[in-house]
Amino acid sequence: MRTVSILSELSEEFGAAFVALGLDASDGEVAVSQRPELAQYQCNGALGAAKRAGRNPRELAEAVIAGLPDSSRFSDLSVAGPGFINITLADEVLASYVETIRTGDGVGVMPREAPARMIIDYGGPNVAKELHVGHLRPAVIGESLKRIMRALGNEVIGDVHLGDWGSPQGQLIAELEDRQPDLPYFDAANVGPYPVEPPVAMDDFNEMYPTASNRAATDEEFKERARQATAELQKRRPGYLALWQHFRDVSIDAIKAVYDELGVSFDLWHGESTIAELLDPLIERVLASGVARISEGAVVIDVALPDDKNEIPPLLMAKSDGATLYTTWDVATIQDRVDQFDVAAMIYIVDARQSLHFEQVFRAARRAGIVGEDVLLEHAGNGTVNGADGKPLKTRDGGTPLLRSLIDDAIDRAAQRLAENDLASEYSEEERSEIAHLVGLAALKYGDLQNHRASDYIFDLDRFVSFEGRTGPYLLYSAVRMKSILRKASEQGLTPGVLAPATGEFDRNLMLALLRLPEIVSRAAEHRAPNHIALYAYELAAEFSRFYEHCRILDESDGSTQASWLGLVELCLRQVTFLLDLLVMEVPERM
RNA sequence: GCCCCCGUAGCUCAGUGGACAGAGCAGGAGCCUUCUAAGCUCUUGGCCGAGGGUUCGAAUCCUUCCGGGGGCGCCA
Repeated sequence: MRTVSILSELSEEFGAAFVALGLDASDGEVAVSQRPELAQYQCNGALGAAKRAGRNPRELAEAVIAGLPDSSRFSDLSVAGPGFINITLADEVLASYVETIRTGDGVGVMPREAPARMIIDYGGPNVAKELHVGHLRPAVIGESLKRIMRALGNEVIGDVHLGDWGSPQGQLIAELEDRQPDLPYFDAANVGPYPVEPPVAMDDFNEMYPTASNRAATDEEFKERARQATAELQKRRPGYLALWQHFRDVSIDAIKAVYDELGVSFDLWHGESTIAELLDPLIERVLASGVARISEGAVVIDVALPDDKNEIPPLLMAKSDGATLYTTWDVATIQDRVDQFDVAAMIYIVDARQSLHFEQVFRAARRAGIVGEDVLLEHAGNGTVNGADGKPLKTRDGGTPLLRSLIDDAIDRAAQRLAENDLASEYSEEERSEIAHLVGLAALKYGDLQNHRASDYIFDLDRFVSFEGRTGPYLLYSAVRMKSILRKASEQGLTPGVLAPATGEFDRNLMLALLRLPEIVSRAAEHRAPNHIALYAYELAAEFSRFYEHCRILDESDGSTQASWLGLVELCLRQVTFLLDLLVMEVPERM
């Protein structure tokens, strides 16, 4: 279909009028009016252009209006204040724009940039560790961003990027050797084959992991053995490698189950180990080329630049004992992605506190010639999930809440609310449970995504699961009402039809709201900020609710008005469903 | 010490250099013989941390200060 963006069409037209006056096309940019009571759209370019051209802004604005090809399409076109151009479309024109979208098969999204292939890195879980609250934001923001980028025509590869090659692995190996020394993996003389069945389950890790990391912190002898085990694993000692493979498989099953429930998926289950064989050659190369140097026995790359206003410390490529670190892996991963996927961009949805690390890694990768300036490297950092005290969320006993339990709590709370309010009580047990599931997850995800990516936010499940106000449940409820009315209409033999000019403020406002979608999606992509979608989805749903309350669709006696309104509902449902999908939320059939 | 992020309504948070700064919640007043009230309507509430500067125009850009959070080579 021909995708429609009213703003880009108006901007083009106004731009041409500015150009005809010897000014810049960019002066013609039209935006949604900030004063809806005055106009639907506005163009402010005359102010800046007048200043540059040494002309009177109001006169210039008048000249721009006079230069437009067809003013009959506007019900109002006037200069206001110091030189704002206020624009209001004729109702026939407005309706025909919306009708174009309705009769098309899309939602009016217009890609503005050339589509590109990119990798989004938004997982970061560690092997042998359950997902916890810290994984929530990268998961939902990353998944949402992936969907947004894809909606704009980009080819996006999502990578979970497991933490699977560091010292915790060695600690676990050492811990298990203490517990079960007779396992074949620990016999250096035994080079396989090894048992197919894993010697541990996820539940074992939950106890073993903290124990091992505690011992490594307090017991020097254990720490040294763990360090050696890590080094030997990284040198691919067969028994350790086989054992590590079990750790990885068991963990991935458990991790995937949680991501699945959240609706988060990855194209690649790569990890630090994926690039293990690239490390030695990489280190040799940077040393040979002089990019790296030896400092206190370690291999470092200087990444400070002469015009830095702050001091960026050198990046550590290898420890003095020869072992590699996460900085090394991240540099090597960039090389791997360049080699394997030929991407134009790598976007990292990772805790904002890692910003210095990524700055160092990106600079090192560029300095080492691993990646050219034509490839975008971006750390789109996420904020943290905090408790009511403004500090990172903790369980009552001070531990780190598991993602699994946050999800379960949200679903339980949703089910509880349904019961309290006697909602969905006439539905089957199974359907009620399904509704609670969707509502709980929507509450959790909307609670997160309505906040800007980089902001920390206070986790308040009661507020998120509330059935009132700007919440996930409200959005689902609005969409369900749209479905319900279309179902009822269909039962009565009524079908959506051609959009007629608005009959009043409510259907007009809904049409205007529907037309805002393309720029919202573009902006969300540009800023890597799904909250723009989240807020717009709410505004659209709220606009629908007002329309729904004030325009009695099924009672409408005028057949063409009724068909037009049904068409509006149909398109609105299509758009809201699309937006909710971008927010990783799913709408039930009824609630 | 150096650097990064943040100070916006009672609370939680939005806010692409443009007109009188917004939303949700909470507070106040209304609307269900129902296209699902998980809704709608009206309303109270702000020197956008403070001071300078740039600009025709600043919550937004620059700068200083105050307050909060975070980071800073052999963990990830």
